Amino acid sequence: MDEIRPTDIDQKWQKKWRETNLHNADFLGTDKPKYYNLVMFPYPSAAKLHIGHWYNYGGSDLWGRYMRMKGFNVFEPMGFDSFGLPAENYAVKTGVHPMDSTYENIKIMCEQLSAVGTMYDWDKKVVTSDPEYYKWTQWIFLKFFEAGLANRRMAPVNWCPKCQTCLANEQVKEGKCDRCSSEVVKKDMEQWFFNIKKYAERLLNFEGLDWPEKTKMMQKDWIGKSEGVNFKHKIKDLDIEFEVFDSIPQTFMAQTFVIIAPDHPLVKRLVEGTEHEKPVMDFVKKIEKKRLNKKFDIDADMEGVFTGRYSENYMGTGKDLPIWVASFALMDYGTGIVGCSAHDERDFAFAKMYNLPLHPVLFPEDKSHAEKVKNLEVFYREPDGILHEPKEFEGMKWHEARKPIIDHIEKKKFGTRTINYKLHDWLLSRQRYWGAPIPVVYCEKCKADGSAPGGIVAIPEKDLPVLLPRNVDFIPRGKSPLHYCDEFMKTTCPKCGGPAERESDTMDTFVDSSWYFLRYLSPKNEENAFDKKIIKKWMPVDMYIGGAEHACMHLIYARFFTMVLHDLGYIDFDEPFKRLVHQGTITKDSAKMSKSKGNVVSPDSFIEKYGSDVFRMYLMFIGPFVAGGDWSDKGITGVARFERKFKDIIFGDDEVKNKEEMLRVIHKTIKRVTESMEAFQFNTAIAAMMEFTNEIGACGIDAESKKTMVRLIAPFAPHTAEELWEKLDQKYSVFDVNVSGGWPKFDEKYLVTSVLELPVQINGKLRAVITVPVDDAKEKILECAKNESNVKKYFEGAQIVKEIYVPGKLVGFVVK
RNA sequence: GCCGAAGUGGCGGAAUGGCAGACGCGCACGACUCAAAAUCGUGUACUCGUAAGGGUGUGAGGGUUCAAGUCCCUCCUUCGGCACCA
Repeated sequence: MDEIRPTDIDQKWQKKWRETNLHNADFLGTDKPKYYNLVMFPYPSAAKLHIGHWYNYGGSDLWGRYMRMKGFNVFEPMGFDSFGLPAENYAVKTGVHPMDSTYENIKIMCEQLSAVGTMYDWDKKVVTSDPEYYKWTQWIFLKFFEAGLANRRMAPVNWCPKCQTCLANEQVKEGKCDRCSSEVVKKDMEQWFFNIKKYAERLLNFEGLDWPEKTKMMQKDWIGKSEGVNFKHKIKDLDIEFEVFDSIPQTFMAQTFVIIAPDHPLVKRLVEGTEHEKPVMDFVKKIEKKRLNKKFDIDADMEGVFTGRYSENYMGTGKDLPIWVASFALMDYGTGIVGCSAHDERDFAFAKMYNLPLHPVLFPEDKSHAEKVKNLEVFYREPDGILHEPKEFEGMKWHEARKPIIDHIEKKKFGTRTINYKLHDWLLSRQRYWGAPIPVVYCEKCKADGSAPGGIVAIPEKDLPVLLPRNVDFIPRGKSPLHYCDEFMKTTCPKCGGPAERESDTMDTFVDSSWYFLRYLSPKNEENAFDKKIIKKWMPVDMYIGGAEHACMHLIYARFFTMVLHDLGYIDFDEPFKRLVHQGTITKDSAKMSKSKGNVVSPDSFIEKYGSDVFRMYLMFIGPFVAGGDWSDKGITGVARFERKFKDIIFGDDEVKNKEEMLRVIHKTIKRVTESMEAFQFNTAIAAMMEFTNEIGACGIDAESKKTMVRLIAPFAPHTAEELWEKLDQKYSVFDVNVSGGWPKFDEKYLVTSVLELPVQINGKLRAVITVPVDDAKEKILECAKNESNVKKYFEGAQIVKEIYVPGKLVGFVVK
């Protein structure tokens, strides 16, 4: 007999699905409720799909198929996040143009993806590097620009002086250039930002989102909201005022010195022309270099230098506070200047280090402990500490004093209530070729006559897209390849018609991926970025599956874009992803798979041997989808056996030996699989079907139940299910709910048995199991339990204190 | 350092406060076979016992409860995130 290869079955059905357009979503023409089942799209790599891809896409597809079987109109798209640095690096190395390598990779990847057997609607594919796509990325940029949410300002970049080029953070290795190993420096350049900080508060609201708590927590931490006070200071002998942020303003009277970030623009003005200029500016340079190394150790790297300046008459106390430059002060948090006190651990350590004054105002109740705090022997800050200053709040506890003290500070006009966020504005400029060009030009004439601030003139919508030129040189010779491409750079100003120069920066690829879920819904629309009518019906995304590594960047940016598009009136919802699930990781021998470790498991041989279904199912069986699990070459045989047994049952005779028992097994299985699915526990759903194969032999199965079981296994093993469905002489397709009836329903009435097995516990310990008729009364059951010989003996010489009966669950006695 | 999650057989893992170890791998024995593989059957936490039955057991230690893997407190370990955020 000729062996039928599993991959033949896979291909047969993949082909049929494609030919019959089974998975093409009908956006507007059906009454079925919609379900937008989204999985994070990949970067098109030349490498083969690995186990992680199969796990991610297989799990997402399993869910989509389940929802489809439940009667939803499921839309499951796939596309490519195809701009990015790797293709450009590859071009530098090999000379192969990103436009060629990227699309070649996409082609290969599409073929591989179809082997997974997912129900992607390939008609709706989006590729972010297609001009038809990035035209609208540019359009969105313009809308942000018009709304004042995109602007240009100076910001430091990593600069390699030898290569004369900007480096991405990943290209800086321990402060050195990845390519030539020369020291990287920070250099200020004009760059584009999205003002995401304006949305910080809204991004903290997760109301109505079914997201993992952990992800929400991570986003909260990332946004880093902190409430406090901005205190006013004035520099002695200079006509300069500044503010310092303090999130614990209760102890403001303890402030004895001020530190300023090395990269703060004020530093230079403080020391200009004084004896401190040289030591301070040398220090600033030293810290800048150190920070490039990124590994800042608070203990090892805490240092500072005195500026020679003072903050005058602090809060009217008559005291002047010395101003220092300190390595640990950050320019991009708060005001970049800090008021330091004895009640901040780092300030305390810094003061000790440089013998700066400290003045504690918060003390513990314990006398001897308080004495130590007073003598500066120990650092102290506890919520129940007692304040000694200011005198209006003497004796109050630290945590109780917060609000009244802030009121006091505002009344006295010492400072104002302020909120700070760790979240930075989104720097979207990339000095790179392989990205969407930022659609603006710089016009000297418009700058000079004041008609365009900064000379920035936006490209009109009708002239989009600003096409990425093909004819560029990838040999590194300084700036990004676009700089040297005259046909791109030299243009005319859309405003005045005079000569203008294009922006040569491209956009961060996170911009591309911040709205792709909208484009999937009308990928070929030439008039608009998205079709309002379809968007209204289909958004938000019902289920979004993807890696936890995107918890902060991508998932915050996509929410931000959605909020802005909502505020600009383009869409009527402001959260893109209603439900979010992160898949776990598949490990090998409990270690992450990586090329360097050499422990990568290649799917190929397993798919060849067992087919897509068994491979997919085994991955889902390893553990809960959100947890991942450990791959075992042998473990897959268990699922292969199950698949074979399942097929044998369906191919076998329709012979029922015990109908009641058969119905009980079938309905129990439907119930358990359904409940597992609803709990997103694919592993236990498969286990329930395995139990079915173990149990059904004893009672036999009829034709109707076979159909039920094929529908049940369909989301897990789609090719096998189609094959079996056909073998049962059913019409194509098992996934067409109108044909197959969709997801089976269970009926509790078949689950009821006539007798019940009840455990009997004495003092919480299991002593016997009794079998009783299911509708027996409590008294009768307790009586029956008491008469059990192994129970009886525990009553001898003892007294029954309590009798417990949990209906249907257990009988218990407490004896003394 | 801070925040979060998780610790269950030889292994992956199951268990709305109610029979711990479902399901699978592996292993042992048996059937089939000249033999092996495949397949099928039986068993499989540790421990005492021929057995019936008993004792111990979900990272460690306490607690709540008739009953705790599950709830509460302390600690340990592992993993993930943030890491000078004033």
